[in-house]
Amino acid sequence: MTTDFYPFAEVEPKWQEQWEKQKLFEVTEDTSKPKFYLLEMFPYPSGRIHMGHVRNYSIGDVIARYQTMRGYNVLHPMGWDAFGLPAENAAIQNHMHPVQWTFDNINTMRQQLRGMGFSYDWSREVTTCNPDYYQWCQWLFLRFHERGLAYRKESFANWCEPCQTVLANEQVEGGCCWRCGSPVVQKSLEQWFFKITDYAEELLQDLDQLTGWPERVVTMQRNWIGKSTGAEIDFPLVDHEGAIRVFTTRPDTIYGATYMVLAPEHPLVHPLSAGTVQAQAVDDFVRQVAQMDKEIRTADDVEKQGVFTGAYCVNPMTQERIPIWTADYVLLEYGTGAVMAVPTHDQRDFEFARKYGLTLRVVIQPPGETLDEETMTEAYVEPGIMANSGPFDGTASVEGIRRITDYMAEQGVGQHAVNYRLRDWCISRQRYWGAPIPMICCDACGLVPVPDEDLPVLLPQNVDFSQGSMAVLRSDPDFHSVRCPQCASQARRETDTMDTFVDSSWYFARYVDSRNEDLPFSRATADYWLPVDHYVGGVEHAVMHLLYARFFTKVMRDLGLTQTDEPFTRLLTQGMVCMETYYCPDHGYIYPSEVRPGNLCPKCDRELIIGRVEKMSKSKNNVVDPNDIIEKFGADTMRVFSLFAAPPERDLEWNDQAVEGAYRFLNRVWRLVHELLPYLKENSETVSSAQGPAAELKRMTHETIRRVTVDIDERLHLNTAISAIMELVNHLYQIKEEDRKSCVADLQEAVETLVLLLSPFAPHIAEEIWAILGHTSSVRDQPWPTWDEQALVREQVQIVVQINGKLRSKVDVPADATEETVR
RNA sequence: GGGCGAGUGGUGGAAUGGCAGACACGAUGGACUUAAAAUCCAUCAUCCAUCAAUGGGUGUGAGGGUUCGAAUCCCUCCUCGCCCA
Repeated sequence: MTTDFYPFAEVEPKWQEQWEKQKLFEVTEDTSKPKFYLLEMFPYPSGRIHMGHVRNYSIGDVIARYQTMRGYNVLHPMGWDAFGLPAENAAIQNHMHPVQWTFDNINTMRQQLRGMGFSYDWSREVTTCNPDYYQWCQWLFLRFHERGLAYRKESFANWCEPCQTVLANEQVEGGCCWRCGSPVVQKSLEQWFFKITDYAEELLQDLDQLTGWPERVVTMQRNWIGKSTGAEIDFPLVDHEGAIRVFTTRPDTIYGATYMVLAPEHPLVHPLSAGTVQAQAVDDFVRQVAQMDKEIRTADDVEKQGVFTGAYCVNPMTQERIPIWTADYVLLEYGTGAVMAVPTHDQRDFEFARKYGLTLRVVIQPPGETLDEETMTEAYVEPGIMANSGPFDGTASVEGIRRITDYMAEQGVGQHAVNYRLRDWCISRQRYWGAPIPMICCDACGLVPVPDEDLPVLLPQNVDFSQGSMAVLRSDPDFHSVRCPQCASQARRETDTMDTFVDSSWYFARYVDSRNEDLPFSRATADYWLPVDHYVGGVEHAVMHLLYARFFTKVMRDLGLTQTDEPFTRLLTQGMVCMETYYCPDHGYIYPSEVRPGNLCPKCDRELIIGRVEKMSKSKNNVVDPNDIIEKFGADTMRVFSLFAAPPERDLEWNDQAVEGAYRFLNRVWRLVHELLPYLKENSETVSSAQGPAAELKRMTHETIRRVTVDIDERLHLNTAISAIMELVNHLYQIKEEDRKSCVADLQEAVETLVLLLSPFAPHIAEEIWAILGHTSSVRDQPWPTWDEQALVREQVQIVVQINGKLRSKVDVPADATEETVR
């Protein structure tokens, strides 16, 4: 075997086979050891592993291997988020069954992950499209249904036309589909929902427990849940039965509520306008708004539009008759879908009122100022003193919120209320490749749950995609035609499938007992392993997956399945893998390595537009396939580069040359060990020397242990952990050949420490060197080295003396000198 | 519009109140080689002085403040990114 280059092509597969043969990464509940559950977000089997996966899983593997060496019983599983649209689209395009497409991809990607040397317990592998997994999604659905947490209702839903399905609110980004980017429209449909709003308060409160989460993710969830306190107030209708209920955070401004606005989707819009001269105008307006993007409708800088419905209601405090309008800037999802408009103290109401000539009345005066409806140019939204408000005149508006609500409660027209922005989670998908919702619709009995003993409701395998995938389940009589479980009459099976985010909301719990055939998982295994101690994944899941998983955890706790309140104790959100982009107006995005000198297009010689450094993506043509790197430099190089180039939370900029640098570093380690081997082999009873190069080496070794340990354990700065190891290697190279003999004991310690510290980052080369050093057990079974504080102490410490910001002198003092002596 | 984060050499980044630029990439020069690759050595923030060793000034987006001392803490502003409206 060559000693010049690390022969990764032989070494890496050899150790991967060894580890697998010894079942090194398989774990069981072992109460003699503290447990550590490390999890990375499982991948969607899209075809091949990409750089984002490599980075995500390299970070996780360092932590898993480190914690193992620290003596923890580490659970580190892997699986597949295998239901989803791309499988169906591939099926339609390539006439390939989604099952085959998905499992082909899983097999490819599993091989790729093995080739990276990740320490997964594959015996616990979870594949969400397997009936042995999705039957438990169905089982959980039934438990949700029993508790009233799963219900069906007709409502306006976010509809994505290209994807031919509805989307949950969390899955709409900037008015567009999170997956395909097309604009989302509103469509009224019968849908299944999970009642996540029942847990809104707890989901909000428990954010305070998540001290191991990045602050910004917590903030995003807090914003998403969007709690606001205020009042619910009823405005009685004129010439109609009933009242319009509004939610407002500013009941103190109610005397200024001069008109009412309903969302165009509000159920009262049509009944109120019917028969009035406004009926036609309202119909046209509602139809027009249905095509509009919600983001645009509510944006600050867009002119608001609306029409009068022709109806009136009564302001319960002023007893005034006020007109009811419908306008695009009010959304059905927020509050009650109706707004009491106070144009003087709400900017959007102000603009709307000015545009349509509606009444304004100032009811809050700023301290020391008097506003006039005629001359004011914008709404006054700050607190102030109440005016034109009957008995409340002169009250501070902040105080008025409470007093006026108390008063309305006495009068029975309003009450204190809390509103959440969070809406119930729409989980129906009109697609084939997902877990069927286990419900049956019977004309006699209504909606009937599938009995537990009939689970799983299997997805039919022999299906025809020629009509597109929408129709697959609905047009399959074998699937949808069933007997009612209650009355045995002919009934229809639900043909919607579940949102794939349902599958990923509890997979971390299935790993603890993934072969259980009687339950999703046993209570005992869950109590041992849960919660996940450290979760690693992309920040793009900050409100979708991470919120749903928290919700499921709380419901599973209430079902008695677990005892944990929160699923993930510590969360690391890693940055994206990015690369430069080049764009030619005629030929689109050009792959960076094809760009000709002078930034010219390889096809037409035009000068290219140099884009930003952006996330690797096929559409930007700036993707590097990890396999190419592994073939050329090996998995260890791939791992070290992806960890060294940037700290985990930050975006990583791809750089081919820096990859070679990582490869060079591993070869330097390899050569170093071979060069020092003769000295290490002759090591017998030499004792550590107290001075000179040996002492310096010992100090350096222990300093490195300290730095690497702190960097992994506390700061998660894996890049600086690697640079500390590099410094130790550089130091070892600098020890003169004639000094080596006198350092033998410390050399031995330094080299072995080096290998142990390197092993979580580059496990294959570490394992090989460990064997070369004469050890027979895996480097991963060694205890993580600990540092000796004594060894860190320098004999001399340099004190810098600064006077008036200038460096005046440097003094060397003994390290044990007291502060007094130094002075 | 609001909230959060970021801004440091040619590049990725380090330093979170104590000698700014660790570590790496890249570049330049040198050693080795018939040659190249690989490897090794040296130099590289910037300006000024010096034959030179070296010495001195400036420098962390801009401006101000706190401090013996600020990339780091505070205030104002600019740019970029993300989230929410």
